[in-house]
Amino acid sequence: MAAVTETIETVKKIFSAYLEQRSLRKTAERFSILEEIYSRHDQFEAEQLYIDLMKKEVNVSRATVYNTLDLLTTCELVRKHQFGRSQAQYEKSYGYKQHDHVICIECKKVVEFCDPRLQQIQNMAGELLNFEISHHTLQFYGICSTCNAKKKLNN
Amino acid sequence: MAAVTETIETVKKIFSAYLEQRSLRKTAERFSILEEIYSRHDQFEAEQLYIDLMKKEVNVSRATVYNTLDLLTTCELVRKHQFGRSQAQYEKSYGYKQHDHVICIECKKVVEFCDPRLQQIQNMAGELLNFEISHHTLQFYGICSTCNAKKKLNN
DNA sequence: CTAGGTGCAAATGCTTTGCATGCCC
DNA sequence: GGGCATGCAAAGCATTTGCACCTAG
Repeated sequence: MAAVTETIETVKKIFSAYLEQRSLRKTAERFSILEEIYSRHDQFEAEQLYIDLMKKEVNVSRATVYNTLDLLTTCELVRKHQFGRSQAQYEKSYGYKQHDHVICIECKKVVEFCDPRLQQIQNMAGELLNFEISHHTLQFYGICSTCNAKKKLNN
Repeated sequence: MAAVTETIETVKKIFSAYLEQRSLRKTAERFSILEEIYSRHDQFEAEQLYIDLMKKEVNVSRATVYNTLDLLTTCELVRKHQFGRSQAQYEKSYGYKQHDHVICIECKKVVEFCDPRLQQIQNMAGELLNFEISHHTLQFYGICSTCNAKKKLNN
């Protein structure tokens, strides 16, 4: 618990410094949203975040949620993913190691994994193509064991 | 030129077999769309495809374009990418080696590259997490040399 | 013949925007 | 106190859907 509180304090400071540096305002809304995100443990959608803030009687508008998510993405406290066609998925990123996703095309379940070799590929691609690469997203798509078992039953 | 014609004939056969197998109809519209896609050399958006078909006086509706793109994606003659937030990007995939993308976050330019090590990572992730992985998408984001040069000039 | 496909336009749903009000610096 | 931020509702925009008509099998 102490560790979580500590993390929240740290990210608030980071966000605060970022806002200052860009001469943006430190509004209560922005910090409420940041707090809500870092008290979560899952990936989430903008709309769900908005609903949960409403439930907690934190009054912010959808517009502010989207605006703040953008800011947080820019200062790398939040990562944004566009997996399927519909809503974007967000997740906190501070103190959370870089990882990638394996997604089940049947049940849409998302599992995280990590492979250090990707870093090498990233460095090489950057050098080769003369890009200053800052980040990547990698998704593997397939069928999870549960759905695979169900499929075999149906045949 | 002969090679291109040949490719078009081949993919038509593949699509035809796919439709047959799933008891779907072989309509003129579906083949017109397939033909247009394989006569292109670039990545494209659904809307652009629709506009270009209109220009060539191939009368199909947007609905049919989207429907057919879905079919072609399912039978793996087309790959669909969701890079940014907005429109999905499509590209033909037959006879076109698996590759990934490096995207400039400034000018949005997309460059292709390929690294065989990714296949190994894919295999490993699948084994580790008990997924039957069918495909992946990997994007690197960064700043291209052109934009980087511009940036330095402005400072 | 008939179920699936098409075209059209309207609907959907996520996200953004315009504008009046509020409040941080 | 000046201007950026917010809230609200309306607009945008890519994509999907409903429905009447059409056509491949």
